[in-house]
Amino acid sequence: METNRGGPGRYRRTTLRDVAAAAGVDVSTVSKVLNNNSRINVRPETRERIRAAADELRYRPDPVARSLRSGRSGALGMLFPDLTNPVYGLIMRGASQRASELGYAILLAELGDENTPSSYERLVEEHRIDGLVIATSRDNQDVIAKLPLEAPHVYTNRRSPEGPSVTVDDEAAGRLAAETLLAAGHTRLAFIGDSDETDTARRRRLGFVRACEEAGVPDPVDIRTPYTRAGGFEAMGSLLDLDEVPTGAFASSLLVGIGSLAAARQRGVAVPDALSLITLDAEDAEYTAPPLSAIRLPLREMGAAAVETLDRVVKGERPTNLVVPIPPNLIERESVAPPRPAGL
Amino acid sequence: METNRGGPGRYRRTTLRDVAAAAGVDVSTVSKVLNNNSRINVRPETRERIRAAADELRYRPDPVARSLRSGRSGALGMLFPDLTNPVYGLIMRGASQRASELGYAILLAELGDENTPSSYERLVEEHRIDGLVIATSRDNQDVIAKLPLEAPHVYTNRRSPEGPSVTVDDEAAGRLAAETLLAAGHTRLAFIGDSDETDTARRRRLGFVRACEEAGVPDPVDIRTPYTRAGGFEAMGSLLDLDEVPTGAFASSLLVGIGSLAAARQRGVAVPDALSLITLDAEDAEYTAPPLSAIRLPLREMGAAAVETLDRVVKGERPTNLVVPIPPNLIERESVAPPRPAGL
DNA sequence: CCTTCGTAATCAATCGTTAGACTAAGGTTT
DNA sequence: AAACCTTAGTCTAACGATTGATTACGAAGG
Repeated sequence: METNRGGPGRYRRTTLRDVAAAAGVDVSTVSKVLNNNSRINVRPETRERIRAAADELRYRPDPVARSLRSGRSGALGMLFPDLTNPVYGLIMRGASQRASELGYAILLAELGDENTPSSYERLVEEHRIDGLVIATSRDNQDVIAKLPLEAPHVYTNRRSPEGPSVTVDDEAAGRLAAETLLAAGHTRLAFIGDSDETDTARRRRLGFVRACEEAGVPDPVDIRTPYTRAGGFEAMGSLLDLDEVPTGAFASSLLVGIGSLAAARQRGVAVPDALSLITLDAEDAEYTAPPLSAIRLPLREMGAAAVETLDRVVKGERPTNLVVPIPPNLIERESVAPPRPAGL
Repeated sequence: METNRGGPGRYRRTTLRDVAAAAGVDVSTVSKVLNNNSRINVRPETRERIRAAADELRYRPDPVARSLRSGRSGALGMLFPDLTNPVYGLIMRGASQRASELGYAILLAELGDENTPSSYERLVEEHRIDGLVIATSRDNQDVIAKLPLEAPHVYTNRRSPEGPSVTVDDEAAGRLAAETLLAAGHTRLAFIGDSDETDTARRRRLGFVRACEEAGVPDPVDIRTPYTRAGGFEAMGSLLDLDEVPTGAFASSLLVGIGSLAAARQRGVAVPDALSLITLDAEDAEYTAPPLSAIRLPLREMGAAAVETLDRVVKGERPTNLVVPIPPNLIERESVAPPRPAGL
């Protein structure tokens, strides 16, 4: 029976005291039993009585009180650059599930533009969180330097010289994209991606270029553009303006893929007949015209691993950089085809 | 100078005690001054001294300690059915910004499938949050009934007989879609949307149907399908199988719009030449083939208003249902055109 | 001269949990 | 039988902020 304690929005909760009274022992005994504290001797029957009482009263320890004592909040912050990017939804999902399993709550923060202060700073300042997962991929967004104090953190979706990171194998993704295009018979390739300031772009580009080298094919055209739909649109425009237009391109983010495809269509360039296009996967890629062949990255797993790693940092370990050991895989759809025979 | 307090992940923070010592007064005095407690008399110069010390030491009250005393956590939960749906990104953004302004942190929860327990229940059970914004739109997801105790909450993106809600004017959106199609000269219309269990679908459908009635045009074909890309794809399939295919359709969610468009293309039905299609807006709609004319809903504002409303519930008010007073507006792109002259 | 009042603060209890110090009862060892 | 362990707990002081109750002091009033 929950009875209201008084003020609005407040409830009477079952406390350790209630359980102690019900079991006829001291609160500290209850605490120790419920926490399996090994430094105390309690008779099995007492233990049982306490457990039963706690169950009966539906006791849930108050994370607030616990935090006050332990100095840890049991919450983790997650910082995203842009909540509307579908990529982050997946990362968020993985992170929030794993966090829940580990007993953490997830506090959300979005990095506003340069000028508006973001809430993550306050989250740290107030010690509302035990650590921060940083999912911004640009090097210049120096999130940590802005913090008034040091907080445990891990980067995800990017590496950083400055702290542990959890990423997927972006290089393999780049490589796989090139190999797919190469296998279809293309030899003049293009890589469309963000500048090297964006760590994911750097690694995807690296993999792509290396695969080209290894195949003994000319260096791919390298088009740099922000990881947005508009960026992809523009990039495809400049790609098609080239004297010798490549026959296969890798749009190294889903958003860029969508933008690129739209630009190709606007220019009347048929995909895949005139140009093969491959991108990164998300459900959207299945519903474009034509459906985009794409490389799926284990983003959910990355989010989960990031939380796991942060948990270890919070606990005082010094984990190293982690690459999620699930390789990117190719989803074949309709945007890759052999190049048109020369002369047609 | 922050010095570590001991355990991993813990910092020495500036406390009220530090400020009190620096200002040469009692902690309680500091607390009262900093909170502008009017029930106490403090000399202006003492007040000043305290303020200066707090500033100097960069004092930030510990929300945890504060929570313990006040019974309020200063955090709000946000429950989403699906983090990867771009719609929620926008709502989230609005909510998180407003929350930050109001001094709340936002705790994230995603409603898993029916079987997996969702973290929001624990958030409430543990009193980690002062209230819950519920952004699930289906009636049968009875989130609140599952809770072990009553928690302040507001629904957003849907109405509920059971608590206050914050929505956009979905009916106006439906109406605007119909009017747009009607204005282009269409008379055989279709509405594609989720079942009436989904509140947004119900209201959008209502607006659409009413506008048709008022225009004296036959009742629109009513196709029911889940608010997903796959749902849209399938719905368009059955629409095109009709004996008399409508010439204008409203796909009443962005995802459905994207799926519908893909299906039309697969069937070789040209948009807008053979079929005019209008949907709800998000950046994606700009990059489809053809770009989709769409109706923009003030989702960010809705998220912000939901948090604002929840804040009032938390403070004990009983706010009524709110419809965000920004009307949906039409973004004209390329998917709506006059119907083909009969006989062609 | 004693009481009362107002000012300017301090004191102390409290929120719920935790962990180290401590104790009471009973049993062993020498 | 005194000294010493063990067992099975209890006591108490935190963690940091808040707030109603209390106090110390000086001035004014009767």
